[in-house]
Amino acid sequence: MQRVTIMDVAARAELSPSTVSLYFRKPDAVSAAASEAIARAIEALDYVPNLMAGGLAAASSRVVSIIVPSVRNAFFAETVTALQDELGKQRLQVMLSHTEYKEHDEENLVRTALSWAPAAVVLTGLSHSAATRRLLRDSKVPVVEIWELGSPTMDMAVGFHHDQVGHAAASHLLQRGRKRLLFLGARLHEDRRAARRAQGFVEAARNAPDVTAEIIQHPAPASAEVGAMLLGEALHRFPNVDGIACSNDHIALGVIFECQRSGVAIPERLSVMGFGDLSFSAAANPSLTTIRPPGDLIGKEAARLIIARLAHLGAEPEQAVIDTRFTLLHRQSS
Amino acid sequence: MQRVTIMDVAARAELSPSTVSLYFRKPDAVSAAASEAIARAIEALDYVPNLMAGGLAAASSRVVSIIVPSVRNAFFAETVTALQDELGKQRLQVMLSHTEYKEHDEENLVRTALSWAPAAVVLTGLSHSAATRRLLRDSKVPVVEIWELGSPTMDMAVGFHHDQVGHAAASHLLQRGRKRLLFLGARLHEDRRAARRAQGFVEAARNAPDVTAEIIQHPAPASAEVGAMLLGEALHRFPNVDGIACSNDHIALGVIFECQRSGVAIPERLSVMGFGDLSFSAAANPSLTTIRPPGDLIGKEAARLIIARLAHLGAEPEQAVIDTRFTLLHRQSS
DNA sequence: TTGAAAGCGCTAACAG
DNA sequence: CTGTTAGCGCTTTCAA
Repeated sequence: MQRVTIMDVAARAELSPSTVSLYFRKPDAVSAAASEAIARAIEALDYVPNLMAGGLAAASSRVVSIIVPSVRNAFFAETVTALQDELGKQRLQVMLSHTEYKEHDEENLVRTALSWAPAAVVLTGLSHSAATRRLLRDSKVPVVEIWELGSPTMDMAVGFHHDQVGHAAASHLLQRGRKRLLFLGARLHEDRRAARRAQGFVEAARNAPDVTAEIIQHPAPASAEVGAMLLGEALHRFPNVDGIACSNDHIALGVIFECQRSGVAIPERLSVMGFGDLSFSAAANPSLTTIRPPGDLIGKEAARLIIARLAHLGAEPEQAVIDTRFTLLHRQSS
Repeated sequence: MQRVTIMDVAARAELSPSTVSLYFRKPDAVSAAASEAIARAIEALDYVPNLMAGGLAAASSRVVSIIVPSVRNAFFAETVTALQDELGKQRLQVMLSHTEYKEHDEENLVRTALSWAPAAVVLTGLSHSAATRRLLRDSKVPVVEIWELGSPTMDMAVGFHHDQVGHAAASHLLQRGRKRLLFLGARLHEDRRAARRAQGFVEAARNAPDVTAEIIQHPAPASAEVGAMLLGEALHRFPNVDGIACSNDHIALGVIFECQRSGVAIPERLSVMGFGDLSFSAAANPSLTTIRPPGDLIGKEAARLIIARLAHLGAEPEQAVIDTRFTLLHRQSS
């Protein structure tokens, strides 16, 4: 596969391989004349460095391993994109894996990830098996946990508190004068962050006087169809419901469609809100009140932490925890 | 980073390193007794193989590099997920990159990908720069082009013909008795596959008697908001329009919402169809007629081709081209 | 600023 | 089925 090596480049530039190596790693430490000769040789030979050889010799690669529940989830897709963009600027490569919400698989994925002696590992959420923690601790690789804040943190963390999202949703509905509240959730048993939002919602609601709050859930992944079904169940079981928060915008969209079909007026009779601010939410009819998690920012900040850590590898690692917060977008549906 | 090596494992199992190596690469070629001893040693030492060393020695890694326009796009997310699942079963790792529809970046991404001596490279679409083609040809790495069929193919390809999608959409609307057709598209200048769908649509429509067909487009990425805007423009410029095909379901969703707001009856006055069968399409009100591209299947087939090629590395490489087709889902909106 | 030398941890003939 | 022996292509002291 690899034909041209650093030796070939060195020979053509009439320099030693170590100088060429230095040219790649610390360009400033090489004289202008040498740099130019090397650049010319690379060009002429169409040299492609072998990063595996480099990683092996350096005992560490420029790979950042990212493990998310699913890329099909728009939230994580956004974060992965941002991470990739920011890390790419530093010539760091992303190696992606997904657990499909099977936390049990994470350990194997981490083990494989470590086989590449990654420069850093990015994990979603805070709940990881003891073995996973040990593996990562022993490897001494920088770790960033994303999309969830709380305790305990392994190393660095970037995200927000999901119970606060639940609180914010409940507060908003209460403020709109709603008293019979429902949280509609999908796959709450697997999606711990959604479950925490649900919990936070119910807690906050029940602290208010004369307010009831319940959770209705469905085991399937979130989708508009599940949302429509959940609304049906909600109306059946709690005919007086006047405020609904959904575990995400897909569910909320299904609720909107189902309300249209059943003639339930939003927001007059029922206030609806979602989570995610997905691409359709602002354009919906009525437009959807929702809470926007800063998926992009999470990726950017995680990348920043990694890059900073890599820059001060010798120094005392600082255990950064970044709360990115979230934003409530009040629109027509409430 | 890496402490425990294959030598440590060998020592503890009282075998030679090469036997341990064999144990990983060809488990069947190792005796049961040896296997057990090795397994025990691995367990006891918590051994994590160094894949870079392995890749260097073998002159090829178990990395498959995938380059897509964007993971935020549900289509590619689905394919990437399937690829990852299938490749993972063979202990092949996915290294993901995105071009954000800047074809110009692809060459650099391919160059970097090749630095890892990947087992295969997966590219989206068929249009690649001459330099990219040369790089890949010289590297002799298996290449799979996905999500588009046509000519020319570099090596292997899995996808479908996007002009056929356009044809199918036009035929469907014509069959429903529609005569004043419009294709609403987003970012057609960057998304070549959407552009080909638009072309196919117009071509097929104009072949029918008494039928008109036009394309209206917007430079921004596809979203429901863009869809709503495009419908406004469509109604303004072509008040008689009775059939609309959209470059994807996001656009179509925006069209549905905007029609609700403007009191345009779907499908009575206007037939609407999309492309993608996204998660909300079946639950929409009215439910959305759409064309479903087999994103998952594309990933699975691409993985299958890669695995097959890897299994017969010596043999004459067969230039597989797989047409996955697509499915028209007739629902209420038409 | 550049070069020589010694591996990094593993695979891959080949021999036994 | 197992062991011996050379590297894979690069980085990294250490000297010059």
